[in-house]
Amino acid sequence: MNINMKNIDDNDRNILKALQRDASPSLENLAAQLSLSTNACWRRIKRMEADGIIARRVAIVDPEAVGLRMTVFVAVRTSDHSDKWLEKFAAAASSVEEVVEFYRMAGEVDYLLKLLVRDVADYDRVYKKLIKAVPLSDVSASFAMERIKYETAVPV
Amino acid sequence: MNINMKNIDDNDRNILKALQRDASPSLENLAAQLSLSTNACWRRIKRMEADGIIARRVAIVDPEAVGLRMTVFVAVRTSDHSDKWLEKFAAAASSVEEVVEFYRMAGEVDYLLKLLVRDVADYDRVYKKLIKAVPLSDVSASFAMERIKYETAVPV
DNA sequence: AATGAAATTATGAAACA
DNA sequence: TGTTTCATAATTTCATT
Repeated sequence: MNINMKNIDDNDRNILKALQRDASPSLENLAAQLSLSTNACWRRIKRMEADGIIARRVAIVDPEAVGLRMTVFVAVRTSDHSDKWLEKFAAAASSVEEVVEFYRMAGEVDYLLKLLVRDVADYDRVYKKLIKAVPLSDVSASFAMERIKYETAVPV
Repeated sequence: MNINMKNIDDNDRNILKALQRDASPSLENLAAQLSLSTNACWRRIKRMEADGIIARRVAIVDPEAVGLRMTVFVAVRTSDHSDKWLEKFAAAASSVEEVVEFYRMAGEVDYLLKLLVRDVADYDRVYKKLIKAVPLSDVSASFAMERIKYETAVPV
């Protein structure tokens, strides 16, 4: 079992489900919905925040509404598997705000990046920014035509 | 230019940057930070909510903290490119809460799914649930070993 | 010790200048 | 557009079990 894993009960789970869907309703409303007292609910939320289960509260911006019409998945293969190289690559890629997700993978592909860009020209700009920071040889991009589902809620 | 795209100015952009990072501070705090009056700030936020730029406010749960240690990318190739098949597949995959993202792709792969699961056994369970709903022949899974960056904020 | 009711403080929403 | 007012919600305290 994961060292970071925290125990939560059904009430916690229900709170998380609700807050992951919509964090805007008042405590009173939320508590009433879940048949909890306002305070019980409040204390559970505070505990889960302290435990790092609830990492943060954010506003979700619709990418289309601000002209970000393209999601690109960039698969990177490298011959250099040293910690030093990864450190440099991780720092460079993470600092690029268009790189919204970044994973170290098992199997054929070594790293997978998810980019959010305006169009193909914008992708090219970000790509150049990336390879300028860290030389990359084996890079392949896959373009998403349509975002059918995007969910920040994790299954609890 | 995208039909859905809305015009925003620098103040809007600053508000979005801040709220995407952390939506918990009070209006007063946020406004002070950006050298705006509380009300100007409030009105801008309300407008952006009405325009669909700010889609919603949510709590972000740390997947590790609830035992979801594995991100899996599932690439699907299909021979059936009819609307009817896509409709069925989209409905089935979207209804699975472990499928957190789902894209229609250009190129070799037809669809890309991002799954959040506990472990390999859990992946197998979700995979079976998926192919039970819609028969899939050409499926390949890539496992993420480490999540280096995960950002809900889009570049504005 | 844990829980819920109630008082207090802070914040959001609206009217108005 | 900024200032003031009012309503609502978050937080703390306290009594009860």
